[in-house]
Amino acid sequence: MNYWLIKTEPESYSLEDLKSKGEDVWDGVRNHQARNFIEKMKPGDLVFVYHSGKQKALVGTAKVVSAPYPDPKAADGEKWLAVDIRYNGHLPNPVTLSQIKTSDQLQDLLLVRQSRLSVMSLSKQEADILVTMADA
DNA sequence: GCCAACGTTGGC
DNA sequence: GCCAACGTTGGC
Repeated sequence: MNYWLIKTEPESYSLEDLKSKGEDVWDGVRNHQARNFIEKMKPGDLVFVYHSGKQKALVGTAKVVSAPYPDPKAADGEKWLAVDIRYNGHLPNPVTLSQIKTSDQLQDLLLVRQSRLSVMSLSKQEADILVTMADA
């Protein structure tokens, strides 16, 4: 299983929106590095959902439920990708960006190192640490 | 509201 | 193919 982190602005699409839909298309990613991560997603992978903007925290998780497929909203001739994800749950406690930044073990997170990237991979160790922090 | 970090566009 | 100008994202 792989672990991922996706960012969203809750004003435009929040974890609550995903929860109410149950399952939805994750599309609209227009960055090559992010696209390369989506390409590697597999059904069953765990996805952490991060709210940017005011909240700046990981708020919940989702599961990948499809293989990557061409983004239906991509312009003609453009090869962007989308996947279907299903709401998995809210974290017991959101893990804030400042918590992540002050954690010795999470300094290599792309969230910290490359603040504009909207889809990134996590190591199992990083995922475990985040789950532990969310339970604390 | 500002600014850093990127990505994209267009002139040359 | 280089690079300046501009737009966008997102933290502060």
